[in-house]
Amino acid sequence: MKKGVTLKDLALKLNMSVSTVSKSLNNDQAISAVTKERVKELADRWNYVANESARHFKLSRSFTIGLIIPGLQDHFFVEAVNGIEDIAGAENYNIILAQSHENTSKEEGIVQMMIRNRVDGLIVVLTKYTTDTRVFEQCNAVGIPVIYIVREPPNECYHYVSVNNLEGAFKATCYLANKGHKRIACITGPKTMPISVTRLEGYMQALRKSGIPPDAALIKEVNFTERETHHAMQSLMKLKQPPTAVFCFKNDITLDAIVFLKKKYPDRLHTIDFTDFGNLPLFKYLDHKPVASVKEDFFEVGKRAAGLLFEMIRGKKADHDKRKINVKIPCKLIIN
Amino acid sequence: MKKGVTLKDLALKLNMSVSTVSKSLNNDQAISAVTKERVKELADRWNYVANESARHFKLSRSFTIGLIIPGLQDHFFVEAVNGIEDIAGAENYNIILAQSHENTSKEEGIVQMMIRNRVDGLIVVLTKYTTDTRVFEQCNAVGIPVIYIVREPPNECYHYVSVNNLEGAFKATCYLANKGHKRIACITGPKTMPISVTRLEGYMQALRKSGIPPDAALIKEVNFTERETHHAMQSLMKLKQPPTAVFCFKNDITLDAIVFLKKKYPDRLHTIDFTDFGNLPLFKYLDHKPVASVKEDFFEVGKRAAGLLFEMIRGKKADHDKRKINVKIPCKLIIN
DNA sequence: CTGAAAGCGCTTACAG
DNA sequence: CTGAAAGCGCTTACAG
Repeated sequence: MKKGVTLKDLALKLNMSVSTVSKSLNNDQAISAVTKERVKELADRWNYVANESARHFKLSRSFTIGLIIPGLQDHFFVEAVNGIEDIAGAENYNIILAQSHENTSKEEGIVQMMIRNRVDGLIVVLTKYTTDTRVFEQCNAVGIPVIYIVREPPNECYHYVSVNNLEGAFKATCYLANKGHKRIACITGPKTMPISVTRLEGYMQALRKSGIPPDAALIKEVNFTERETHHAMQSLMKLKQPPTAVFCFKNDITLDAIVFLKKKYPDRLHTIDFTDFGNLPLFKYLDHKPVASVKEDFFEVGKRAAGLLFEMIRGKKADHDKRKINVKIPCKLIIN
Repeated sequence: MKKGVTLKDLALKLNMSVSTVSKSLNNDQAISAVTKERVKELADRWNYVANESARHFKLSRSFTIGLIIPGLQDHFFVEAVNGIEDIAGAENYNIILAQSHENTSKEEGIVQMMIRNRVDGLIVVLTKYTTDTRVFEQCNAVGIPVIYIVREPPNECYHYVSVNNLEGAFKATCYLANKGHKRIACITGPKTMPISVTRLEGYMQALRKSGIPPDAALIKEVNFTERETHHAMQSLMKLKQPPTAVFCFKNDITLDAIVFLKKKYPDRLHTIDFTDFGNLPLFKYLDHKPVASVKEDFFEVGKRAAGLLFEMIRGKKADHDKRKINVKIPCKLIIN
C-alpha cells in the first residue's frame, strides 16, 4: 500500500507536535482556534485521511461488529442485516459480514476470525445444525458480547432477539379455525430447530383454544426440501379424513405444497386453505397463494439486537450480567 | 474490551523474548522444534488469540476488502457477493460490506470510510445515479485498487467486470424473432444507465440481423416502477400495430407488464411473448412467465472481479497500470 | 537458534 | 494552549 499522509507529516510541515495535530483534528477544546484552523487547512490540502486501523489498535476497539448469518439468499436475513446496519451506521460502526452457509465448522472458523479481529460485538444467526456453542462462549470470555437472533441457541445462557413465533403460529392457525376448518394440518420444520417446536406449540395452543382435538396424523415434519414437502402432502392427502387447511412452517413449504397439489390433486387445490410464515412480496404475482401469512419484522429484530449490543458494548449492561435477554418482536397476520 | 493474552504474556511466562514467541507461532523456520512446541502448548492452554488488528496495523495491510453494493434485496448482488466471498475466503481476507441504498452521498461516505479503514481493495456496484467518481479516484491515489462490477462507471479509466449485456439482449431478441415475431417491443431502463443503452443496442442488433425494421414507437424507457411499466405497456397496446412480443430489461418489468395485461387486456395476455433478463428462480411457481430469460452469472462476475482485485493487491498488475480491464461473463438464454 | 530494538500511526495522561 | 513521552501488540531486519 502506498503511504498516506500521517500526523507526523503534518506536524513536521506545520512545525508543531504530533499531539497538537492529533488534538486539532479531534477538535480538542484545549487547542486554540487558529491552530486548529491551520492544521485542518493543511490536512485538507494534503488529503489527509486518518488511519482508522492505527486508531482502533491504539484504542483497543475496532468500531466493528461482526455479523454471522447462514446466507444472504434468504431475504429475511437480509432484512435483519439492514436493521442492524441502520443502527450500526448511526453509531459509526462498521460491519464485518460473514456467511456460514449452514456449515457448523465454517461457522466456528468465522467466530475465530471475529475474535482475532477483535470485533466489539457479535450478532449471529446460527446454522440449522449448530449444537455446540463453545466458540461463542469463548467470545464472552474475551469480552465480546454476543446476541443471537432469529434462531434460538441450544445453550443455557444467552441474549436472543427474534419474532414472536408462538404468537404468529397461533394467529395463523386460529385464522383457519375461525374460517370453520376442523381438519387443520401442520407442516413444520425439523424438531432439532427450536423454532419448529415453538411454531408447533402455537399451532397446538390454537387448536386447543378453538376446541379442535389434535391429531398426530395431521402433523408433519419436513427439512424444507421440495421432496419432503411432497411426501408430507401425499401422506396427508391419503388420510381417511384429509385436511381442509394447512398451516405451513414457511412460504417455501406452501409453494411446494401447492405445486404438489396442482400436479397430483388439481381438483382439490381450491378446497384447501393455507396459512404460513413469510408473507413473500412475490405473492402478488401468484395465482394460488396462502389465505393469510404471518409477516415477521426482521428489520425490527435487527434494530433491536443491534441496539442491545451497543448497550452492552458501552457497558451499560455488564457482559457478566447473566440474566438472559429475550426479546420477541410481535408478528402481524396479513390476510390475502 | 477485556484484555486478551498477548505475546508478551506468553514470553514472560516462558522466559523467552517476544520475538521468539512471535516467530514460533508463525512457524518461522529459524526456531527450534522444541521451542515451538513449548510456545504453542502454552498459547493453546492460555487460549491465546492473535490480535489481528495489531498485526494489520504493523503490516499496513488490513487483509480486508471493501464491498459496496446498492442493496442486498437484489439477489443478483447477493450472488456477486457470494462469488467475491468465495475468493476472498480462500485468500484469508475479510469483507467489509456496505450498502449505498442507491444514495450517492451515502456512497461517498462509505468510500471515505473504506479509505479510513485502509481496505486493501474495493469492489463496487455504483448507485444508479452516480455520475461523479472522484472519491473512487482518490482510492487509486492512495493505492487502493478499485474494480467496478455490474454497473459500468461513467468515468474514463477503470476496471470493470460484468455480464455480456449486449450478447444477452441480442440472444433474447433473436429468440423472439426466430419464433416469427415481427412486432417486437423493447422496454428498457433509464438511458442514464449505461446498461440500458447496451441492452437496447443488443435489441437493435438483433432486429437488424433478423431483417426487422426498428420502430421507435416500440421502444419504451422506464425507471422500474410498476407505474411506469404499466404506462409503457398501455401506450404499446394502443398502437395501431401493437407488439406481439416484448423484450424487457429485467424480470421485474415483465412481471409488472403481465400484471397490467391480466388487468386490462386479459384476452391478449396469451398472444404476447416476453423475454427478459434475470431468470428468477421463482418462475416455476408462476402461471404466466417469459418464454425465455437471460441468466446472468453474477457469481462468476464476483469471482472474476475478486480474482483480478487480488492480482492487483499482490501487485502483479501495477495499479498505475492504466489499461482498463473489461471482462464480460457470457450469458445463457434459458428457454422456459 | 534466540533476543534486543525499532517502528507501524495514533491517543492521552501529564508536565509545563 | 502546546509538547514530550509512553504505549497499544505485533513483525522483522539485524546482531550475536
